[in-house]
Amino acid sequence: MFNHHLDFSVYHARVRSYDQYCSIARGLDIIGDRWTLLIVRELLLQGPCRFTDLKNGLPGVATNMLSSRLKELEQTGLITRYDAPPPVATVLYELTRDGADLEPVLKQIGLWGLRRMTDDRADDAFQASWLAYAPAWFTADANPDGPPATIQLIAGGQEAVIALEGGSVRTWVGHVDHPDLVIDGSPRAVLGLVTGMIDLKAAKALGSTIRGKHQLLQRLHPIPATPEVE
Amino acid sequence: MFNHHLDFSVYHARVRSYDQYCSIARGLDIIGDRWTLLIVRELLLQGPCRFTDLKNGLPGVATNMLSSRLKELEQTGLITRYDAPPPVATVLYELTRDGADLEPVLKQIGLWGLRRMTDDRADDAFQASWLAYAPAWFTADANPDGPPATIQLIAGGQEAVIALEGGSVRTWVGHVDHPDLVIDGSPRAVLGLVTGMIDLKAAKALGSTIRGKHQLLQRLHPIPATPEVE
DNA sequence: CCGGATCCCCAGGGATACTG
DNA sequence: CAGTATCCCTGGGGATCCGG
Repeated sequence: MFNHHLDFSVYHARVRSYDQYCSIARGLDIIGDRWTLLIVRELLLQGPCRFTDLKNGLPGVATNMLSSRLKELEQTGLITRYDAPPPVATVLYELTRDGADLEPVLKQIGLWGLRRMTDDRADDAFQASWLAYAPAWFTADANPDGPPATIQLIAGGQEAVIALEGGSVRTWVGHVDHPDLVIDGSPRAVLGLVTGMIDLKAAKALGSTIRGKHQLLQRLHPIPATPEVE
Repeated sequence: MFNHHLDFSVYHARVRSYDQYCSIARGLDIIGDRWTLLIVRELLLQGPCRFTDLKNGLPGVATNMLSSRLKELEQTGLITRYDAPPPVATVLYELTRDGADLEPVLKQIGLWGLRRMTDDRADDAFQASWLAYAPAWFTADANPDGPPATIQLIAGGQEAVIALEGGSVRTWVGHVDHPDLVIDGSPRAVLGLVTGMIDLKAAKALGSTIRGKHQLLQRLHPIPATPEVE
C-alpha cells in the first residue's frame, strides 16, 4: 500500500454556515440540513441504532445521504459511533448529551406540526413509534390521581400502548394484554383522537373502532399549543 | 412526493415533502427549508417588515431566495402580505398566528444553539436585535421583587437595553439614559455574560468594560438548558 | 444480509445584474 | 424600493455496486 501522507481517516465536511452571530442561526448551521433532525428523532425514539435500523426508520432516505449525515453528526458531536460487542457485533450510532438535548427542539417542532396532520396522504409512510411519541410528548393526564390504565392504539396496522399511571403519560410500541380501552382506525383518526384534535364522533365517522372505557380519553389532556419556554 | 396542482392564478411552489405521517416531519416540510426560520425570526423580532427590512436583517440572503421564500411562506399560511397605507405606501410582510406560533420553536433552537456561540468568527454578521432577544428569551429575573433596573448593552457597536421590572426581563434595541449598569465589549463577551455562559472575570479578560452595579448580573438567571415542554 | 461507497442527474440554492 | 431574471454551482435523490 502506498502512503500518500494524506490523512483520510478524519472526515471533514464542508459546513455551510449562515455566518450570523445569532444562536438560532448557529443552531441551524448544525441541525438545519435536510434529514438531520429526523435522524435525531429516530435515535431519540429508538435509542442506539444500526445503520439499517436508521434506514428503516427513515423511509425515503438515500443511503449516501444517511451515511454523509451520520458523519457530519459525529463530527459536530451530536452522535457517537462505536462497535457493539457480540452478539450484535456491528456499528451502533448513539446520541451524545448534546444530541439528546435536541429533544425540546423536536417536541416544539412536532407540537407545531400537529396542526398540519389533518389530512391523510395516501403515500405517507407511518410507523408505530411516531404514533407513540405524540401522546407522550403532547398530552398530560388530566386526572393524575386516577387509577392506572392502559390504552391500546392500532393505526394502520401499527400498534402502540399508552399507560396512565402516577400522573404520567407513558407510551411504547407494541401490544398490551387486557387494555382498558382499544382504539383502532386510520393514523389520522387515532392520532387526532389521542391528541385532542378531533372528537369521538369525528373519529367514528372516519371509521374508527373504540372499545372499552371511552371516558379514559378525557384524561388525555392536550398541552397548550404555544407553551412558554418556561 | 410533489404536489402538482397546476394553477396559473396562484403561485404554487413544489413542496418537497418527507412523506411521513409524523408531526415533526410535517413541520419540517414547512419550516425545514434554508432561510425559512430566519425569516420568521426577523418578523418575530422586528414585527411587520418591508422586503428591504428583511434583506437587511438577513445578511447573506440572495434576493431571489428571499423572494421565493416569502411566496412559499404566504402560500403555507405563515405570513400575510399586504399594502401598507401612506406614508409607508409599500408592501409589508407580517406573521400570521400560525407563523407567530413558531416562537417556541425558535426559542428552543436558540437555546440549544447558545452552546455553539463560544467562538468568535470574524466574518459573522451581528445585529442589535440578536443581542436583545437572548436575555429576554433565555434568562429570568432571579430576584423578581427587586427594584426596577436597566442595563445598557454595547456589543460590536450595537446597542440594546435590558429592563428588569416586575419579575420580567424585557429588552429592546437602542439606548437608555442613566442605566444602572453598562456592559461594553465584543458580541461574544457581552452575550456570554448576560446569558451566564461566562463570568465577569472572563468577560473582562476578553476586553469588556463593565461600569455600574455589577451585582445586577446576579439577577439574570439563565433558564435550564433542557426545560421540559411543560 | 449489513454498512456503506460510487455514479449520475436534477433541483435547490447563491451571486449578480437588471427593471418597473 | 421591491423585487425578476440569469447564470452557475453544489447538495440531494435514486440506483447500483462492493467488501465483509
